[in-house]
Amino acid sequence: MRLMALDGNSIINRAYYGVRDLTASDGTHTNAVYGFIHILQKLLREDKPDALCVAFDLPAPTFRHERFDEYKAQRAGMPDELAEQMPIMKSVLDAMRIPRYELSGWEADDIIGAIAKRCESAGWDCVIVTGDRDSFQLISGHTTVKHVRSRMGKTETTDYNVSVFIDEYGFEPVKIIDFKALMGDSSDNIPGVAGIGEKTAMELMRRFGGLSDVYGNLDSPDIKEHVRKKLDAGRDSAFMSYDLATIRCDAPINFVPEGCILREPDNDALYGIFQRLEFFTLTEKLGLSAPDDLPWDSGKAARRAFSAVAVSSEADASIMLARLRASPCASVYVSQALDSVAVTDGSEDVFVISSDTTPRYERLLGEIFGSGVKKAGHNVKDIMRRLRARGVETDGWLFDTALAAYLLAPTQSAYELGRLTAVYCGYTAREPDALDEDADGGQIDMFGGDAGVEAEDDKKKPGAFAWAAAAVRDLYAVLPKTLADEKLDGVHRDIDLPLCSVLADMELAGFMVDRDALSAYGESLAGEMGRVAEQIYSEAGERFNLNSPKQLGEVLFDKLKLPAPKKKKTGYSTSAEVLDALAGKHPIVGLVGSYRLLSKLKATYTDALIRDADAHGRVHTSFQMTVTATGRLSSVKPNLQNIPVRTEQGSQLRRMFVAQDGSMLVDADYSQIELRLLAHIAGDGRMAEAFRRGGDIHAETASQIFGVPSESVTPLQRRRAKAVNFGIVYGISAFSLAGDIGVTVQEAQSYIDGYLENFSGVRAYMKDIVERAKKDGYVTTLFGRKRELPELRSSNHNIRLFGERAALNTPIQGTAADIIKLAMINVSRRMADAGLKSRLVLQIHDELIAECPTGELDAVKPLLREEMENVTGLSVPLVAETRAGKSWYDAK
DNA sequence: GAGATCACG
DNA sequence: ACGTACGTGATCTCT
Repeated sequence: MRLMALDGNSIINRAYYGVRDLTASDGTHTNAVYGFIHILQKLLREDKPDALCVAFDLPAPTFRHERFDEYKAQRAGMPDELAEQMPIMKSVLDAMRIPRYELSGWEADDIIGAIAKRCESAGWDCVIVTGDRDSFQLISGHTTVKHVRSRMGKTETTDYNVSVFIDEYGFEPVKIIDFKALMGDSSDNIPGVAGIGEKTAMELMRRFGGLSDVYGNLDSPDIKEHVRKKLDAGRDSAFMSYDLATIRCDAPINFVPEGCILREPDNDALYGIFQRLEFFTLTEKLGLSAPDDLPWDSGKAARRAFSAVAVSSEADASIMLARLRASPCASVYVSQALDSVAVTDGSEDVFVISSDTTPRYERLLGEIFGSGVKKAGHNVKDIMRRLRARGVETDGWLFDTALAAYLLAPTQSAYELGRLTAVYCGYTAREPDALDEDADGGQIDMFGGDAGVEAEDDKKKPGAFAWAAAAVRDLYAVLPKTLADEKLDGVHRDIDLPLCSVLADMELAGFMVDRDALSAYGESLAGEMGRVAEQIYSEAGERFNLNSPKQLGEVLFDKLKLPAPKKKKTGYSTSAEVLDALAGKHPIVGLVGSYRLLSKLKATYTDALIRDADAHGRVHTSFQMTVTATGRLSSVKPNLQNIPVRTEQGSQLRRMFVAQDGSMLVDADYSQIELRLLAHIAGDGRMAEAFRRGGDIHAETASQIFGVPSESVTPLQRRRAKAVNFGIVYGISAFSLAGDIGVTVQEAQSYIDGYLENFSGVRAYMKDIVERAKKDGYVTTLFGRKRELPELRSSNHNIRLFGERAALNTPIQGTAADIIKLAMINVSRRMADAGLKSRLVLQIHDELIAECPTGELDAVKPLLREEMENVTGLSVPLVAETRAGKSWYDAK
């Protein structure tokens, strides 16, 4: 039998520093708790212990002000954001029915020492899990240590038993006490011997074996004079350190290993805590369900009741329509398969119409959605796409609860109805995810895969969707005000909501591809891949899976003995960066690079696009409106925003994105929109002037940085200046810039300094925006879109720096996103007003592509350019360039 | 399901 | 001393 004993303080510390900042909507920090549970799950999954418990430090209370001192001592040196998570963590463990051990005046180490000893005498094995190295002294035949490190969300562990330990340290585990007595440990306040560090201590241990042996042989000629002096002076400190470093194993705990045998968690308690912490994914992963005695909510919720009313006659339908028309805002839910709609006028009645049981269902859809009924929905763009696909036009949309929730907190991972009611209305729907929309409005879990019987039941029950409409209704009662309070109502009303219709049209239109050309290209890629692979195998002298970085690494670095770059984690890195560095060392390197390029093109593009094209050869992407932190769109299934362009072989693909017969593609893209926005937002006169002159901005930048006239800027200087320009927008560091353009860090720093000296407005902006973000806790775009930046308050240096870069970049990237969204709305409206058949088919952040009947080209090209350039007035001109062609390649 | 890799702005 | 540019999505391998 095997028991796992966790050092709670150590693990939660690792979790806190290893997981990016997470907060629940009420501001409670949750990253440490999340990370701890993550580590715990990983341990249980991979190590499968029979029993588990956690030990925590608990300092001795003093006589007066007992509670206060205890609190203070517990969080000594602990950031507030971590301290506030300690009691939550403990309640989570209690709800998981995992025993906790803590004892006044004892450290977790000592408690674990006692646990390990008692396991040994009970004949159990004990695995100590900790992020510190103190516990190594407890390693024995029955006790091992699992050392945990957690970095940016991923957890790595190393197991130490006696032989692994001796391999690494060269002495017995228990001797680590002697080792620490010599070298000390600042994190544990063990002084050691002044002037003796790790190297010397290790040397002494290997030579003499232990602390008393060192001091018994101070005269030995093996000890150099200066070391002897330090040892002599530090004698008392050494022996005191020995005591400090020794883990006591006699803590009077009430422990038997059998008491820690794993049990099922307390579903109701854990569910409640996870809801409060907004750990929705974890709730699902652990299979937790809403408590039985609380059918719909936690009871204290501001939730309103609802009752499902089946619409099964013409009379029912008339009553419903009259009620909906009279309502200032109805709330709707449309099932994925479009065979059922739930709608409420805002009262407790939720009308449910179904293609099976409601007479004249099709016509009723038109009445509800296309006859001026004012309404709110969740993911309006998807609803529009579904309905339009069936010929039902919609109008009267006042509000999108998903978009609103996104605008309020754009870094959330999902905006499902069940989560939103939990966050904004304080109640939990029974099936938070059962009705969540897929990005493309495709099938959802309920109807596919493993949802099984329940899904079938729900599908039969007409009222099964009613709660979703009620959830939209309850959210609509709260979110508009919240949105207005945050001054986000304008972005919702003027940008994101009107964009829904434009995007729905674009998704439905799709982008035509030439399937025959794609197939032919795919085959030529396959042929070339085969030839390159054969050459690689012959160079390597063996056949292996070229797609496996692991196997490739072994061939390159073990077999062919190419110099392995220092990068090492789970093996060798074989990234393009590494291959570039090895170019010329062996013919295989270049071949591997080519193979990578070819296989990426084939797998990700040719094969996938052929698969995704519909019967007319059109590919329908889905634009996601609630994914990015900055307000950009994203494109999925397939992603049409990352079609290759940078390499010649890749850009061949763009020849296969075409216009249908009789039409042309018009590609319109903003020139340098982010740099122009930087000039405007930062109010940098010199940069704005450069843009007004209409010169080559990278060349002008180079001229400033390198102090040469702009006509004599070399191509290399221009390239470097361009990298600096990008870097500035991203929140530059000399290190990264150096890596990017291949110069020394010093050199890169001098470019940055030169840049900031010349563009002092930018320098001031970089400083101001970070200060303002720190004060306000958020940044905004010119149009009011907002991003909270809790990272700026992190006690972790790296997380804070990340927050600063995001503070700098988000207003720029986000404003650019706002601008092109507005342009899309205006373009679409003008095309419709002019009665044109032309239509937008794709957006790629700063680029729009329209498909135009040939006869409309002369109208559409200027239309696009004008609408894009005149979205808004700035201190610099916005410039868009258009070009027409039969294929995307020709139009760009 | 996570990690490595690589495609885009 | 430490880690290293902003924002995304798809495919493949391997656990």
